[in-house]
Amino acid sequence: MDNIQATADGDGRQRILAAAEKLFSDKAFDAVSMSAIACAAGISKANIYHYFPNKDTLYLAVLRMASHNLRAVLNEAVSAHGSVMDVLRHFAHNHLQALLKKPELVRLVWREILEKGAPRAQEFAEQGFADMFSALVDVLKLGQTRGEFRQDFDPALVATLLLGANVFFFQSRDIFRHYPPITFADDPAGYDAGIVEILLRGLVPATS
Amino acid sequence: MDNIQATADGDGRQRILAAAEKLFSDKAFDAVSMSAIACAAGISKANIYHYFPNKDTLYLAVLRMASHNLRAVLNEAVSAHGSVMDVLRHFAHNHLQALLKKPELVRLVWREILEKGAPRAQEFAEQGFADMFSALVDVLKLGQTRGEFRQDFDPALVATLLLGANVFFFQSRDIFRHYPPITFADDPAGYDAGIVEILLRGLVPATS
DNA sequence: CCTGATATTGACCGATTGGTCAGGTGCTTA
DNA sequence: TAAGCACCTGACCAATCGGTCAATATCAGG
Repeated sequence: MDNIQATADGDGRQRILAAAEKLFSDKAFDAVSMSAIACAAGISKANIYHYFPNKDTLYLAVLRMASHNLRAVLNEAVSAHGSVMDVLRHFAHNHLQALLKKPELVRLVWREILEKGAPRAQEFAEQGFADMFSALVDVLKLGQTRGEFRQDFDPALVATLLLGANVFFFQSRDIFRHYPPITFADDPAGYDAGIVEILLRGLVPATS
Repeated sequence: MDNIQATADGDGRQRILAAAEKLFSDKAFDAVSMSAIACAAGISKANIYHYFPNKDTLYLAVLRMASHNLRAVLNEAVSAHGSVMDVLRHFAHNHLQALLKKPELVRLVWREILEKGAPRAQEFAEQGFADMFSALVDVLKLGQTRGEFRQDFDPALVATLLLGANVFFFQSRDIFRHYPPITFADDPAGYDAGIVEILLRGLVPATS
């Protein structure tokens, strides 16, 4: 049963998917050739077509897998214990860590979201969104019913703010890095600690 | 001097740039062919090479122009009058409106920012960032020195939060639109009105 | 040992890619 | 009128693209 070569069932397919994922996360669809994928996977180009009927299908499979894995990683970020404020802090931290942990997956899925006109598989990309969102909104609603938060804000809006802050950080941290006034480019933990604190307390001193 | 045909100086060049901008904002670099650009511009492919030595140079010119125009549009968003809080509200609103007004430019420049490995012209893309950022940070600092804002937060962090919220909204509003809990997908004004209010007041009731 | 199915390959296909080139406009200046 | 020049073109090029195909390895079960 054990082969000397690690040729577990579906090994070829997996090799192709892994190579394609790497390449597609670095460059756009048209910038990645089947030859390049084959080369990266260490097989012949023709062999790819034994597993996938065409390039689009392969890309879709990669996107599907990436989306699934990303969801799994991100969903770990949502876990509740302690006060709602603590849950929020915890979430902000873990969510950003999850993004930074699998940057290829994030770039891959996000590029698909941004693509206009050709919605190759937005369904997959959008799923992660819905998960994150509903989980986060639930937390915020809980904070409101418990009286820890004010009642007069839209939970979905705050969720957008938090998610957006992390995604924006992820996308822009290379720019942040050579922009002097920003000190938190390489300190994601400090970044969303600050973010959450501002969200909780607000900018205006409590002198009402 | 006047020709019947509107052949003002640089007309051909401008036609090419316009067509290329449109195409490059819809699809990635490799997905746009020189033939397509020529066709869209209503000229022959060979003629493009009379104005631009190669595809990369053309793309760079497009990016340069787009970045410049985008900066111009965005900089209009920064104008100060009234209280610092009002300036902040004004900025959030106008910044998002500017993004939505020229979506092709934003997509073009932002795609370049996200591109890994091949930083074709991040310099241009990053310029807009620096402008926005310093202007916004200055406003926030003013709020702090005037005592309208608390002293214990990092202005750059709040600027990131605000900019990020708008960019995130811009990028994700197609997804928002078919996600029920979100009601502000088609109401950008309401969106950043809410955003700013949360930033100012915070989530936690002032009961200290 | 044979057989059939799964993997895998190099050679090949038509189409398209970015880019070149020789030549043809039409206007300006001498 | 002739020369010069910016503009513009169709035809062409080698290279690469996604994809096909016939010919092989490889290996399990009979």
